[in-house]
This record gives sequence, structure tokens and C-alpha cells, in this order.
Amino acid sequence: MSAKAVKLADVAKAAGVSQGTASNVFSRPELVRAEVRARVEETARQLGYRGPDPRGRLLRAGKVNAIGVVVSDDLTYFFNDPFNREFMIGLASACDERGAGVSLISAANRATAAWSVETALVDGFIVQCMEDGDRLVELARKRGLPFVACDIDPGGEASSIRIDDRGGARMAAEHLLALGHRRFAILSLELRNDGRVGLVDRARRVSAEYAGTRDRLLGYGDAFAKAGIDIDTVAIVEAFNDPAGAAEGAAALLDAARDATAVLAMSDVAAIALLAEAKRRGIAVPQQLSVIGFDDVPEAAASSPRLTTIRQPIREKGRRAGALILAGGETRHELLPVQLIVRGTTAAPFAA
Amino acid sequence: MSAKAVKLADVAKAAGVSQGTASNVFSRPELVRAEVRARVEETARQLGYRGPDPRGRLLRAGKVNAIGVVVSDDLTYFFNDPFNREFMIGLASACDERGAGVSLISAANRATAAWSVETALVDGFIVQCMEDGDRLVELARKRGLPFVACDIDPGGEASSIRIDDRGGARMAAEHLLALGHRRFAILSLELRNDGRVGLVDRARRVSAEYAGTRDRLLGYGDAFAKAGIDIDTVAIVEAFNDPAGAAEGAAALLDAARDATAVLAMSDVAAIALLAEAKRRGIAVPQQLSVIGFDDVPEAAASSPRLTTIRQPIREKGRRAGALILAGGETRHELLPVQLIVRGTTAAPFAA
DNA sequence: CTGTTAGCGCCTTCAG
DNA sequence: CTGAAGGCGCTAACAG
Repeated sequence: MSAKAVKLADVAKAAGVSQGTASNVFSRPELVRAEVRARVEETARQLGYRGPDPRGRLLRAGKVNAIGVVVSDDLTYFFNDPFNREFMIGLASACDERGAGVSLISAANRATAAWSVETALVDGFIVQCMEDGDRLVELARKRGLPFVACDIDPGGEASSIRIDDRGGARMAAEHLLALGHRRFAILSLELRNDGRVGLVDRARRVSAEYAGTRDRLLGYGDAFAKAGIDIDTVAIVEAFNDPAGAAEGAAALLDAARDATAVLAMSDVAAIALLAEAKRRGIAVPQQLSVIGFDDVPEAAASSPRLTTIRQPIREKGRRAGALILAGGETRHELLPVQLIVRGTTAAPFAA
Repeated sequence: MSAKAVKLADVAKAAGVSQGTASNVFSRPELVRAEVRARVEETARQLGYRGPDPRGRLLRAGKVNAIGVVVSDDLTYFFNDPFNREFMIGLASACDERGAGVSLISAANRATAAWSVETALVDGFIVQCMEDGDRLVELARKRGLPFVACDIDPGGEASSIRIDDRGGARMAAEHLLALGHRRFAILSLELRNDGRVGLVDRARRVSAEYAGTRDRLLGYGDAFAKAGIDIDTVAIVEAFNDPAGAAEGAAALLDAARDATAVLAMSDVAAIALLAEAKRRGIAVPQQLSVIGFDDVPEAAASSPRLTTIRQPIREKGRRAGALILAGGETRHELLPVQLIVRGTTAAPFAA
């Protein structure tokens, strides 16, 4: 049909005006006399001009009006993972307010990840994942665009938004200690980016690289120490933070720590998987086993029994991350508070 | 710090090569002798060159490598609505395979919607919503980019992906009729874009504008007619398809149709809200009331009792929509099949 | 292999 | 209010 897209210059020539005037007709109509404007609009219509091409404008203006969100998983992760979903809702609301768009960028494929980040048309990045965070942060930084790192320490001069992981973990453990528990088990997030899962020994524990995981372990340890419990005596199982990985980890943990009366899970996804595994084994929660999660995703309030957990302001995180970028990317480090939410999965131990 | 971004030309000059060669160093390194390449890369580093700017490349090449998804709600809708979440997972998987990105575009704000669509940097659009679909389709069409409409009839020469709404609805009604039900009520999606909800009379029913809603009503009617039931005798309540709106609609429907033994809900979200309202009123499902949904979102299999529904291939829809755009936007109209999924919310009527 | 050149489509001075 | 001209940053085509 259309051999070649008609462009602004074509319209200008056909209408007998200069290109500058034609440009004004579309972008700043108030600067053009009504009759000229009408004539230009009419010729544009006849020629089938589709309006100013954003690409040309972009090159000139520089502002894309979109935020890129980088994760190290598939794009499907954005919609599957409850935590990320909440985060994106917060981010999306910040973008909505400012009329900005959101671009989803996956860095799952290591071969193409760099290219994706290098070529993404965005005004700034949000790196929202821990796995492989360093590499992504590095790529984003290289673009020279503002970016904010969530839940990881970006080092150098980049913004970050984190929560009080250590304090939250301590609160979780203290809650269980106050209920009278003394024999614990920990269902942990990944400690470092090597794909290993399963039982964690001391050497591995202290080798933790992911800041969030490390800090939560430290927080549990703080509480244990105050109660005279050696964290080296508590079973720790490391698991991937998706339903399948968590289910596997839950099974391994229940096998490894048969005498534990309480489990500290580092995410609600993990805790919910553990709840399912406990039910499968006929272990009554909270009567025979207390379980506490972390995050307070919406699913936590809907589980059965309803999950006791540490709430972090997930949506608020997203909002702030978006606002930080949209505001121009001034470097800031924010630490958001956490809060203990007691529901139905924790109680005093059966044989206290 | 950096007064002005350093660009390719600067690097080229500083390294004493032509701009073309410098370009090759970054985009097609194999064309450049190793020693020259090293020299250029070194100067680039010293100058703090951040790599080729995607904007310049974009203008030249024209391809953005991203798909825009337009909805008429907030961006938060993408992550909140179960149906859309599933759709996006399918779309995302198609994009992942081809290394394309996804841009989320909201047209909730009528004032800025046009601008958003006109300036979005994408290779094509997917319009995935019924509300205000026409206007969005029009905007997208104007851009002259490939686009595919989901669940709405775009008219003219644009692709569409739809499901057999009428057939699915008929199957739902026939299932209930086969169980022995004769007194029905319908919890309907919106009929047209005027914000009205509540009881639907005949005049309003036949005024349905949204193709999906209209066809589902027709499908129910087909089955009713065959059983000798006049659809004008069945209570129909129109409700917004979000948890709050559906809850309201569910309450109105149960008030209006106290003698109904079965409810046909046009979405699972609506059906699940109805389940909740029935429980609140002490109405046992399926003993006192049968409920059937539409869509088969993941939540349908997790409700209690588990929801009988009409399954449509939501993810497949997303996949195909994405594939259609990525393949270049050849005009096609696809009609996907639906399927009855019998679970626990339908049974023979109590007093048959 | 490397250098030169000509735009991609638009917007924004700067004169008139 | 309008016209002319330059350049945003890059790459492809072609000539050496």
C-alpha cells in the first residue's frame, strides 16, 4: 500500500510551508495561524501522514519517558512471582502518576542480557533481583543512566532501596523464642550465585554473598545468640525461591530437622511451600510446628492457617524506586522498616 | 562530572580513526583489525564513552524490538488482574524466545492516552481490553504499526485473537441444564462503556456493545432457548470485573434472584466473588446453589469449592498475540477453542 | 580492512 | 508568525 512512510518534510512541501511550520502544527499548534494549520492538517490527512515519528523526536529530545526494570529471570517472572508482582504494582502506580511507561527487561539469557540492557530505550533502570545482581548493576551503570538497585548493595554511586533485613529476621526469631521455642530450622534463600541448594554447613553459611540472605541469617543469629543458642546447631536448607524449589527445600528441611519445633522461612513463598509439605506429612501447624515467613505477600494472608510473617513495604519499595528514577536519579540510599505480623502459624511449642 | 556525553565521533577523532571504523568497533568488531580495535576501545574507556547510544541506532534502523501492550486501566491492572497476568505470561514467553522486550502502556487517563500510544517506542501494539477498545484500536491503527486486538473486533485490516465466546457460554448453560437446573441467574461483565452496573433489563441487554459480553449472553440464550427458557425471565446483573465490583454485583444478584438454583458468571473473578458472597449468606455451594465461571484462571482451581468453569487458553492467546507482532504483523484472525472444566461448584439442584 | 559521506525524522534556534 | 539551516548519534554504502 504505502511504498514509503510519508514524513514531515513531505507534508510541509505538499502544503507549501516550511518544515519548521509543519512541525509546529503537530507539536505546538498554538504557534501557527489557524488557516495554515488547517491546510497542513488537511494535506497530512490526504497524504496519510501518521503524525510525528517518536524516533525522530526521541533523538532530538533525549527523553524516553519510560523506566526499565531488569530481572535476571524470564519475563514471566514479573507476573508469576508474588513478591515481584507487588513490587511492580507499586512501581506502576508511581509511573501512572507521572505518565511514564514501564519496560520489562529480562537478563535471563546471559548471552543477550548485555545487549538487552545496552539497547533498552529507557530513562533509567531498576534492578530488582539478587541473582546476578552485580553483573546487571554493572551493565546498567555503564549505560550512564540513573538506576536504583533494590535489595542489593550496588556499591559506588548508585541509589538503592533496601529493607532492614537483619532487624526483621531478628524480630522473627525473637517472636518464636518468646513463644518458648528452642529448636529451630531455617529455610533459606540462596546464599550465592552458584546454583547450589540443600543443607548448609558452617563454611557455606559464612560464605553468603547475597546481602539480603546474609543479613537475615545474621538477624536470626543475633536473636539466637541472645538466647544462648549456637546457630551452628540449627539446620539450614538453602532453596530456590519459587514454588518448586521451595517445595524441595521444605521436604529436605523437614527430613533434616525432625526435632525442630519452629521453622524460620526467609520468604513467604518458601513458608507456604513448607506449610504444604507439613500438611502432606500430617504435621499440624502451629500445634506441632510453628512457621514464620518473610515479606507478607498477599498470599500470606490467604494461606491456611494464615501465615505469621515479617512484613516489608513491597509496594512502597516499588513506588519509591520509580519515583527516584523519574525524579532524575539523584543518588539516595533508603532503608525501609519491617514489622512483625502475627497470624495463625506460630504458637507455643507442643512440648515446651 | 561529565559536562557533555561523549559520543562516537569524539572517540573516533581521539583515536585517530574514522567514525565508521569506530562504529564497527562496537557493532561489528570482527571487521576491525585487532590492534585498531584495541586502540579505539582504550580511548573510549579513557574518554568514558558509554557505548553506542540506542537512540541514534534506533533512528537509523527503525526497529525497536519491543511490543507495546495497551490497556485501558492503570498499569497496576497488569499485575492485579489474574486473567491479564496469565495473558502477559504467555506474551512474555513469546517475547523471551525472540529476545524482545515488553512495554506496558496505560490508557487510563483519557487526556494522555493518545499521547502515550502515539509516542510509545514499540514495533507493534497489542490491545488487550474491551473497555474503550475502539478508541485504542483507532489510536494504534493510526500509528501505522502492526497491532493485534484481543477479545475485541478491531474491524478493518487488523489482526485479532478471540475465543469462541458464544460456544463457551452455551456449554456452560448446557452443563447446568443437563444437571437439571431450570432457574438461572447471570453475573455479567459490562455490556457497554458507560459505567452502569446493576440489574439489566431487556433494552439494556440487547444494547450490548462489548463483543465478548454480547456473545456470551447469546450463548447462554442459545442453550436456554433450546430448553424452552425465556432469557428475559432470568435475572442479569452487570458488574465491573474486579474483586470489589464483582462482590457488589454478586450481592445484588443474590438479592434479585432468590429462587435461582444456578448462577452463570462471565468470569472467574466474578464467580469467585459470588462464592464468597454465598458463603457469607450461608448458602451452600453446590448443594443449594451451583456456580460456573468463565476463563479458568489459576485461582479457579484453588477456590473452595474448586470452581467449575469454561477454560480458555489464556497464555496461548498471549503467545500468539506476541508471535503475530514479532512476525511482522500479517493480518490474521484467530479463534481459539474453549472447554468445559467440571469441578466442585456445580451439582444437581437441591429440589430438582 | 579503513575512510568518506549521506542520511534516518525531527525539532529548535535564529533571522526575517 | 514563517523560513532556512544545523544537528541529535549512529550506521550503511561505497570507494579506496
